[in-house]
Amino acid sequence: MREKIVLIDGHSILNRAFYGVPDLTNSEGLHTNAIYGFLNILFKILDEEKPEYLTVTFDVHAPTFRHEMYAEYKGTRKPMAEELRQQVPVIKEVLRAMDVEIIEKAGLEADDLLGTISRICEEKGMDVAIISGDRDTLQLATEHVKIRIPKTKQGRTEVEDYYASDVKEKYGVTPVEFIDVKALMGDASDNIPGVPGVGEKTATKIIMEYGNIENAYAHASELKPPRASKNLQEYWDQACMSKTLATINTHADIEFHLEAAKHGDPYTKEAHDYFQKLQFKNLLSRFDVEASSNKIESHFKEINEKDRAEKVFKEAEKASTVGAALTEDNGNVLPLFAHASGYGRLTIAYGKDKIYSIVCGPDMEMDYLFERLVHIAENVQTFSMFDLKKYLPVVKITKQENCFDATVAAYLLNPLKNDYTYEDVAREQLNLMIDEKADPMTKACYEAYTAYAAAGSLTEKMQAEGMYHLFTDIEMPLVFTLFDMEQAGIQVEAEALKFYGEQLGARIVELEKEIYEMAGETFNINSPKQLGVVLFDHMQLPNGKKTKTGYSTAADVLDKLAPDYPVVEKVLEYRQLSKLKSTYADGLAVYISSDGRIHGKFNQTITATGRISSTEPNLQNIPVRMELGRLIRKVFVPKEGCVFIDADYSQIELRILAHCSGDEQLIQAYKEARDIHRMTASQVFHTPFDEVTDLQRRNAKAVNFGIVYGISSFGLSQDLSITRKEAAQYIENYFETYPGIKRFLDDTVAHAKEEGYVVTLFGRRRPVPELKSSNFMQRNFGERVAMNAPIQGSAADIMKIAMIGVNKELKEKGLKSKLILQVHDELLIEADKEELETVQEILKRQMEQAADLDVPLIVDMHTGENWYEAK
DNA sequence: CCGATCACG
DNA sequence: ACGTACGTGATCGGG
Repeated sequence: MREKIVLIDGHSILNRAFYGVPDLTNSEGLHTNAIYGFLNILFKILDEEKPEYLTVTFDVHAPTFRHEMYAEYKGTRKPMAEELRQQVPVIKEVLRAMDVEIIEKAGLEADDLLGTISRICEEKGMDVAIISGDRDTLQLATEHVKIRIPKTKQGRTEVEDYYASDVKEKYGVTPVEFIDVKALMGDASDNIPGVPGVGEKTATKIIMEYGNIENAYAHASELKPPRASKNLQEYWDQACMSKTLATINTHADIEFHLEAAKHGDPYTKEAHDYFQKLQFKNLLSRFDVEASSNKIESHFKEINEKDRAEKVFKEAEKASTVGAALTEDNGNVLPLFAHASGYGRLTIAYGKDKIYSIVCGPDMEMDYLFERLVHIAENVQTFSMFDLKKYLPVVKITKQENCFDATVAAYLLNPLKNDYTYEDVAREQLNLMIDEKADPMTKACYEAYTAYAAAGSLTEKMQAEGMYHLFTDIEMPLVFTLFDMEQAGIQVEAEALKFYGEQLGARIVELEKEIYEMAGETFNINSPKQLGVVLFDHMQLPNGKKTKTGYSTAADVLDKLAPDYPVVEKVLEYRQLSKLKSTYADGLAVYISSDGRIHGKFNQTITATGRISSTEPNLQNIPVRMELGRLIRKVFVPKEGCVFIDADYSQIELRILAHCSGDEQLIQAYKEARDIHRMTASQVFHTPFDEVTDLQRRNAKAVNFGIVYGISSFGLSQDLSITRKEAAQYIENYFETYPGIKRFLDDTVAHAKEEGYVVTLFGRRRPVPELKSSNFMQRNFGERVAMNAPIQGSAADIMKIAMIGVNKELKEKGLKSKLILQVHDELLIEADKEELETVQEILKRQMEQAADLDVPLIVDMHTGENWYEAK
């Protein structure tokens, strides 16, 4: 059997991966997409070829290199994108860690390295596979040298293979002739001029007939298109030079030692560490899982007998830290005695060799196991679980101080992730790989063990980053507050909701008819695509913006057309009504439980800024701005004997901005309870306070909002329908009025650029990796995020403190009233009528005293028989 | 499963 | 010249 070597064109593949794989960054903000794509291709090739030898070549004439596939320019070279450049040294380090030989030699093209090594190996009687994204390498194909060109097609990599015969088949010429074709046609991206007037078609035809340019030149007078004939003679020197440029040197002066390229086991400890750091979860699974985790797995024990379980419980109660996992048992063990909740197995860990998975059974029902778990939780120092709130309905812990939610901790350390699985935490904190295909018991043991073992390092990291108080004093108590709110739910009048939906439905049918009539055809009005075609093609309305997929039919576009085209007005009304019906009337109805209430979820680990999010259903976006939508709030009612109290912070974000920036003007204004928007208008538009018009005040309000969002003249101009220039002038005037704010925002961005993150008043961090981007737009986005996150995040912190305080005081005083909703700056309480005044006082005090700022925090409160009235 | 749209703060 | 406001979630249509 012939031995085989795989030769990889490093820069070419890295480049291809960079453009083929969507942008990825690890939590340190390092771009990793090219490295990831490169390694995927590498592993795919290794799996297929199983070669004895492997070498990766890099050419070293940074900052540019010759074969840049995606350079869409002529002559000049675009410098390598920063996001790609930073990945080059990393991939080299990763390859070295994998014991892969790298060959690079200053002044030599990667092609010349590949060509030379390929020739040497073929002469030794080996098979060669060259992996490159560059078709120039096709000239190297022979009977034993295969050129492999990876293509990314919809996320999947497919590889095109070329032996000499395949080149001939596809291009009509042999690999050697391929050089001459290129000499004639030229290549802009390689600075090969070629012969003017000769393109791919002509060049191929000439070479197919004459074999090379020399022979073609000898028969120049016979060449078919007269233009080619004339130009080949006229530009003969240029053709010869092109051929030299196009020819890969297979006798370059390099040292190549086959033994050094010997391909061994790439799954080294060092490589594992790199993959970990780069957060390549999928690729990590290629490493030998057994080796790293066998030790721990050997301590996993399943328990089915009550006396053994009892021993474990007794021992666990005395431990300082206990991790636990509650799981449904999807194995074939025994789901027979599973609880109504679905749980059938309790797994606890309190040491490296103390990991027990207890299965419920006839003499150990889940309810009993839950009780024992509560007892443990309340007797140890630290009781750790992932997503604790989820289990509180069955694990009825009252002593909150011991609890540690590892999901929440992981979220605080990096709030940008989509999820916080125990697998991720195990990998990041404990260097542990978990086999995806493991059985339910093994997984449960890992989950419990990770909860146990990661609590320490998560705590250390939170302390190191100044977030431990945020965790213990705000986030952990909040877990229980949110749980109480979910349990409480909110009562909804199903009948009224249904009626509301029917009213909407009737009007929608009418509108549908009218629109079809005006359009002269029927179509799906809910399809932006179809709507765009009908309005802008068939009806010839003047079209403005476009989206990637067609015409934009967004509300701001249609708004401009509505005055002139009645059909557009109908469409807008239709849109509004169908949104109300589908999302709110019909959408909410399915969430009403048998107790007549909706128990939505409040999520604590979703947002990048620290806000809470609401799902299933989203109760934080119930209509309020438009009257018709606002009416929905009438179906949200307090239970018998109760009223709603709705309390919202007045301009909390602007107040935080005043506090953080220390701007004297703004602070003074808030202390004197002035009308901030009016005052801003007066200053920005140079108008006496009492003469500010409504329009001026509205505009100033928009500027204030813009400041909080991380202002840009474009954004403001869009919002106010004014020119960018005018918007820029507003902003300039604003910053002149409030110099402290300008300074604060600049400092915040500078800090973010320096440190890579911004911080809220209570220590919450948000990383801003976009600031390192070479992309203008991304960087701008990063700057706005840096300005907004501390403000939005601090407001979230303060509201969380208030919620915990309100909930706690209501419970401690034995009141029946309950906190039931949070809408970012607003709390809704279902208050017992007897307790109304007490609760109002508690609510106002807890909210206004939640933080001690340089400006007062003011709360507006309303009561009502439903949410519509209370708001 | 993604993009467009639109509801909220 | 670039192409944008910050943060969410649900629904729909269309691949």
